[in-house]
Amino acid sequence: MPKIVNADDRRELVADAVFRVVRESGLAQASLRNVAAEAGLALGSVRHYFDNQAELMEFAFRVSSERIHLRALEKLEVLEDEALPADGEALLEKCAVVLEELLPLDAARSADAVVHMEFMLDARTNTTLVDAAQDDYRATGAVVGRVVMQLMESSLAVPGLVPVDEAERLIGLLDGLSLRMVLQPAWAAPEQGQATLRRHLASLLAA
Amino acid sequence: MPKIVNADDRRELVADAVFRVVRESGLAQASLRNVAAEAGLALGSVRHYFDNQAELMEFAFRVSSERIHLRALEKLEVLEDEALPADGEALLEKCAVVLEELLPLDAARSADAVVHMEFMLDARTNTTLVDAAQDDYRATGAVVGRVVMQLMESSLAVPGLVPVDEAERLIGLLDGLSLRMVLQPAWAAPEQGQATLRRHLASLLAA
DNA sequence: TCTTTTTTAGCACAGATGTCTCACGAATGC
DNA sequence: GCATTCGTGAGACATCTGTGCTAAAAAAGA
Repeated sequence: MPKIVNADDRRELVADAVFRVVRESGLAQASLRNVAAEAGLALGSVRHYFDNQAELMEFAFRVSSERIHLRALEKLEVLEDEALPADGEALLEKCAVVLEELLPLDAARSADAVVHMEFMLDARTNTTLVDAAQDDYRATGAVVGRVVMQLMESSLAVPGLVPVDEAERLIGLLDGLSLRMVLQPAWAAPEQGQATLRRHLASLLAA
Repeated sequence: MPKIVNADDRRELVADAVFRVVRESGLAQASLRNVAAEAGLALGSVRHYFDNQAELMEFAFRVSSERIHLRALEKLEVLEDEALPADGEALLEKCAVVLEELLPLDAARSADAVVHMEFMLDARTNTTLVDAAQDDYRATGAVVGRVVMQLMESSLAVPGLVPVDEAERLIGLLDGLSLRMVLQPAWAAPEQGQATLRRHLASLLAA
């Protein structure tokens, strides 16, 4: 039989090349040739693992989305498994740790956030990406929703808050912060975004 | 002398064609040929008014940005000129009206927001757009900052709030809401965004 | 009417892109 | 050793892009 190359590994390797190109030069530059060169492969090799460019892009999008949400889900399970802290500051800290996985706070998360943003915007007019975008929306909604639930279940939350409404507001804030930090890193530093998130969470808890 | 065509009008007409193409098919499809076809002009005509594609794009970006901020500034001056309402609800309403100009609440504002978003993201890797993006950032920062000032100057605001911090949080929320409403209009309806904004403003005012 | 200058239109070139096809290479099982 | 099968690479084609250059058309002044 022929040469053995783990196809799944190869596909992820190509996806990583897509990420680097998008991060450096934007999604518009993520042509098959540029991606192949970045991956150190020939054009024919890339096309051997992906029939279309569309298939490659959707795959890369899904990998990027999963990478972000899996990270957040890991932290989330820690939060949900342990007993809820009775202390407000401790609860805030635990929730912030989960949500911070969605923000571009370091190089790795920033790279993911950039790629994520470009794909989401592209999915608006690229019909081959709409399904992946829907799944992404559901995933972030689930993560943020579960964090809000933890906040609300504690007796520390400001009374009268509506969970769905606060989830909506929190998702908006996270998306906006992420966007600003990605587009204007000089004006929106990581510590600033981190602080803004925590201030917002603090405003949801009764003093 | 020759045929009279107001050059500035023509440039804005072409810019409008850019907006329609971007709105329908994304910035990547805004080639000179597509834009010319959308404007009902020949390729050579478009190139007569813009030397480069880069020049056309920067012009369109600036027109889009100005259009949004001028609308908000109009409402803002009304707010600043009149006496501050002593009533919390009235103050909230006046501030909301200004900030709502930055959200895609109707077809016109949605079109502007889409174009704005695409250009901002493109400016990350397109060096010919970074200056325009900087100016845009300053403009929104000024509008939101002045609204926050109005809120803080009233005696109705929650004590202890830091204006700069609240402006940062508010800008983040606005950007995030805008992004969500643009990308997922089915899940983020105008009334919802409007309500979320007002809820946030309400949380800044003491009950 | 003729001239001048703007506006419009078109052709042509080099470069890039997605896709198709085919040939070479390499590793595994017989 | 050899054939089979996957992996790799390269060439070619049609299409689209920005841009440079040239020529026609149109309108206003003389």
